[in-house]
Parts: sequence; structure tokens; C-alpha cells
Amino acid sequence: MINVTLPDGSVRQIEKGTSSFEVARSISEGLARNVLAAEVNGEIRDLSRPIESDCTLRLLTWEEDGGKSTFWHSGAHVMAEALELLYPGVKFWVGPPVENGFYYDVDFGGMVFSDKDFEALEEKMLELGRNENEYVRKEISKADAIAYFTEKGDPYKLDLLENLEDGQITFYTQGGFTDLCRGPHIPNTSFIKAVKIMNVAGAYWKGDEKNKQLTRIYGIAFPKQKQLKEYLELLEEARKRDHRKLGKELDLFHFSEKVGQGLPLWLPKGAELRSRLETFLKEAQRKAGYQPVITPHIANKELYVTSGHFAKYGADSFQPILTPAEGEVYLLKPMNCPHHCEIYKSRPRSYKDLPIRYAEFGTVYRYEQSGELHGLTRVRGFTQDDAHIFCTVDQVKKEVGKVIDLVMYIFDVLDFKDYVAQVSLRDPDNPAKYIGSDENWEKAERSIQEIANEKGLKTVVEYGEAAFYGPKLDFMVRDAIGRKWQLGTVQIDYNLPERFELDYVGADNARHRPVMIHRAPFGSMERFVAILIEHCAGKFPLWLTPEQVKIIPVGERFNEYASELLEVLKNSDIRALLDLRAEKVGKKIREAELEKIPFMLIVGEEEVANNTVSVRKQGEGGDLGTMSIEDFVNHINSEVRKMLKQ
RNA sequence: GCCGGUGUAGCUCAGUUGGCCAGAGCAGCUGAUUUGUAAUCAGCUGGUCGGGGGUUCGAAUCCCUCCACCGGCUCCA
Repeated sequence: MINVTLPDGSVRQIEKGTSSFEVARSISEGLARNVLAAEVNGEIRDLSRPIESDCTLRLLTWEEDGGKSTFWHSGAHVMAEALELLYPGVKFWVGPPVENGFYYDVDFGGMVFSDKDFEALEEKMLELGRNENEYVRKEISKADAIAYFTEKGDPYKLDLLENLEDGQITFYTQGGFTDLCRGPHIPNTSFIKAVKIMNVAGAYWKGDEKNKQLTRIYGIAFPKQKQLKEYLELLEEARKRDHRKLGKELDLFHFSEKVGQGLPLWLPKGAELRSRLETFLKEAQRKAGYQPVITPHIANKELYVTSGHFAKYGADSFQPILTPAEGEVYLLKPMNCPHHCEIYKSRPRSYKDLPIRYAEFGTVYRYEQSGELHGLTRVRGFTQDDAHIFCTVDQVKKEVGKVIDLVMYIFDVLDFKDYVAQVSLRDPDNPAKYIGSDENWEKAERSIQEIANEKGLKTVVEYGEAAFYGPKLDFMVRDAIGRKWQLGTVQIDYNLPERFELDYVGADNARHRPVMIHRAPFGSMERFVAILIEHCAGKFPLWLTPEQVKIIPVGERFNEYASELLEVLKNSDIRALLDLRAEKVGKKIREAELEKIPFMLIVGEEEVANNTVSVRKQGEGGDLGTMSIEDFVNHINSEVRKMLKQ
């Protein structure tokens, strides 16, 4: 007998060689019906595999990530089987599970696989699911494996085999399809009750542009039809919130072919929104001791040669601008930091000056490949809410802490409640690729982790994710419908101070090199506004929304009162509009609703008589009752103050 | 950049076995209506059918090419 420890700490004695599935069944029939895979001593395995020694066992269902990914991986195999049946002779590369579903990279030969073919594939997959084919694991020698795929004529699998060690190779077979696979898999295909082919895309073999492009088919599968329905509804909700759609509907921004790809034009309402965000951050930064600086949009090439950006990015950037007479070479600014370094260098610095914090809403231009562009989230010209803090190594911890405070304040005001901080540290196996002394790195890495903990941040540590010039801390945010975005970033930099030979005179009267901290709580205004639009589905918080109030007189006779009301609101710092059109009230309300203006004030006979307004709130329908003008103004202004935590 | 898809009025979309002057709703303009909580009525304006080239008696529709947009191109059994 051997001992199996379950997650709740209980221990079961089972006979050696009992399968995980049998253990599940001994616990409950319900669990046996739902269990997909087993995690034995931390390793995910097939349920059917026997347990040979004492272990800890977690039984994974759909609810666990490991169960889900196993399920999807098995889904990929079913998709491959279906593809092979529908398109004999196709060649397969790899088919892993991903965050939402799975994909398989396939070589169709000369054939084009497109969305017209999705339905047939889905049906075939469901048919294979109904067949209840078991996933059978088989250990196989390398020679036999090579023989199998040579016979089958699948060069990609043979390529994979080359790098695998004999004795470690396994095949999985379900129905008529056998794949080279380390597993694990779900017990049989009958768990797959709902499938959807999501999209098809080109993907380079091994992710290398020089290689042949394979067809990547993305799909997703579920054990219940209802789950697929829910997933599709979530996608639909995401489509409704798409900032490109809402940006158009709400007149926030526009792209023009004539202006150029990836170069957004901010319309008045979008500009209002953005400038309000900027003002908000500028004020917070002023309080936090930042000093504003402003730098030009182009700079002499030498600046970027010094910074190292030219060597690294020059060839893939917008090409240089030349002066007509002298032929001097200028570049569009891709980063603000080199400029800020030159500002630092504008005069000698003492340790007493530090930390110095230069902030700039700096517009930069980067040549993104045309296929990489996406709405406002990926553009070629954008404005970073950039700042650079020059400080001593000993000040790093405190300064990072202050940045964390600022970021948390911003998230709080903007109602991002769910976020984690990713701490990116050096790859311990490859210390050579980093610049800066070991001592400084250790100190900075420790500082970041300590301060993140002290601030009570949820953190995840990623080794090997640090930049070559320093460790960093990134804020990963979940939006209102659960999608993850990377927002604010804090990066320690030992490289630029070195390259620009920045220094300060210490208390010891010797020259020392400062550390530089890059930070951008929003990242870029473009990307942040995009995320914000999607987060709040276009219903911006009252303090931020371009238009707060729309006044709707019910008839011509009340226009004068409405105009006076508009003046009162404007004089009280409320952004109000007046709809004087000879339209019916219903229509004016409908339009204000669609414009997502938070408050509508309906005024007519009664309001004029009593000097009041009838209040309607966007999205809530109906009449919220009347109040005096003064009360309404106070209400709005106190709401705004509350939101800004002022 | 590469693979696949899409491109018709400011917006959303119809129109493709090639064939009368290319359609609708909304928006805009004009007029009437002066309205009480999500669309008042009528008339009018507006389109190089993404650009260019080709096939054809004839092209929004077929072919080539360029452009833009959309989905991907990090996930190594």
C-alpha cells in the first residue's frame, strides 16, 4: 500500500499501481465524471497512469488551470484528427493549449484554409467527440517514432524528434490519429461537447520570419455547450467595448489615410478627455515633487548614438531627416530619456540636488510594422506620460515606493481594482548579459521587492524578464470584463547614466554615477485612453467625461431658462451642453443617452416656476426627480471631488 | 513586413450567374412641428463603389497591382 496526500491534507492508502482515476472514483462518482487530469507531485499526468509511490495528488477538473489546459490540448489533437480526415495529407507542426483555447500549426500544402471551412471542421470535431475515443499513451523508441513519421511523411514531426532523447518519447493516439506528444490528455474525446474554430492566421515555422509560413488554426473547446455560449457572449461584450468602435461613436479620435497609418487624430471630445487625464496626472506629479520639462520632437542623430538607441533601433525606425544646407542628420524622437539626460547634464549636480524628477508628456515616434498597428493601443506616434528620476543607489527604494504610491492613487481614482505588480529580475543563469555591477543589481532588485511588499502590492516575480539595463516593475491590470493589460511601468536603469556619463558630487567630494528610474503610470496616453474606454465601456467617470451635463428644454418657451441654466453650470466649472433643437424630448434624451452624457437636465413649465431642474442619469432611465439648481451644482462638484480623492 | 479576410454616401449596411441613370436607414440641409424622460413628418443634398491598370460591347461584380482596415504571426511534442 502507498500513501496519497490530497490537497485538503487528508491521506488515502491505495494499492500500488492504482490509477488517479480510480482514486477520483473512490472519492465520488461526481468527481470521477468531471476529472480531467491528475497532478502527481506537481506534475500533470494522465488519469489512467498508475501511481507507483507515495505522492501528493490533485485531481484537476475544468475549474483548475491545469485541467483546462489539458482539456484544450486534447482539443487540439481532435482538431488535428478532424483536419487529417477532411484534408488528407496535411502536415502538422505543434498544437499547444493557449490562454483561451488552443491552436495547431498546419501545412496545408498549396491549399488555402479560410473561415468558410470552419463549420465543417467544427462538425467533424464534434463527431469525433461523440465517438468517445480514448487517448492512448504509448512509450516509443526514437527509431520507431522516426520510422512512423517517415512513413507518414511528416517532416515537421521528424524535426521535433531530432531534439528529443530516446527513451523520453511518447505517442498519443485517439481514434485514427496518432501524434508525437508528451501529454497529458483527458481520458477520452467525449468530454469535448462544444467547439468553436476562432480564427486562422499565418505563423512562421518556429516563429522565425525566414522560415516557411504555416497555417495556424485557433480553436476553443468546452465540456459544456453553455460554457461556449458564455465565452461567445464575453467576446461579444468585448466587441461592444472595443475602443475603435466607441472612439468612432463617441467622436473621440479618428484615423485618416492621408495623415498616415498609426497616427491618431484626437477629436475635440477625445482631446478634452486626454487633456483632463494629463492635468490630473500633472497635479499628482507636482505634489510628488516632479518638475516639468519640455523637449523637441527631433534631435541630432548623435544623441541616439550616445544613448545606444541608434545602434539598436536605427535601421527599424523612421528614417532620418536631413538639414537642406548642411546635410546634418536628425531623427524623430523615439524616446524622451536621452533628452532628459542632457537636461540633467546642463549643469553640475550635487548629491544635495538628488533625487531630481523630470516629467514630460513627451510625444515620440516609432516605426511599428504595419501589421502591428492596432487602434490606439499600437500606434506610430504617441505621447508617454514619461518621467525620469535621477537618484543615488540608496534612494532607489524610496523613489520606487513613491512611484508605486502614485500609480496606486491613479488606479484607485480610475477604478482599476484588480492588478498585480510583476517584478522582473535578472536571469540567474545568464548574468553576463546585464550591464551594471552585481552589487547595484542586488541592491536594486532587493529594493524593488521590499518596497512592493511594504506597499502591500500583490506581486509575481519573473526571473530573466529584466531589461539588460536594469530590473523593472510592471503593473498588470484586469479590466471590467477580466482582460489583462500591462499598464504602468517602473524601470531602473544603469545604462544611460553610464553612456551619458552622468554624475554628481557626493558628500565625499568625489564624483558618483546616479541611477536613473524611468516610469510611466499610464504608459502612453493613447494606449491608456484605449484601455480606459474599454474598461468603462465608454461611460467615463464624471470627473473625466468630456461632457457632464446636457440641458434639455421641453419646448421653445423654456429656452431662455435653459440658457441661463447653462451659464450657471459653466460658471460652476461644470461641462454642460444645451440642446435647443426643435426636436421632441424623447429624441433629445435618446441622443444624450447614446452619447453617454452622465446627466440630463429636463426643464419645462414646472422647473421654470420653481427654479429647479429635473434630473435624469445616463443608463438609469426615467426621472430621478427634481432638485434646485444649487443642489445639483453642489452634487456634481462634490461627486467630482470625492472621485479625485481630494 | 508575412498569411488569411474585408473595403459601396459622414455612419451602419443592401446590391456579385457582369447589363436599365448604384439603393436603404441614420446623420446633414430646407420646411413644417414647440414637444415632459430612448427615434415627429415631408422634401432635398450627398457615392471617383479604397486607388491604379487590365479583360469585356458593357465591371461595384472577373483578373492583376498598390493602399487602408480586421484577425493572427510570443506560447517548440
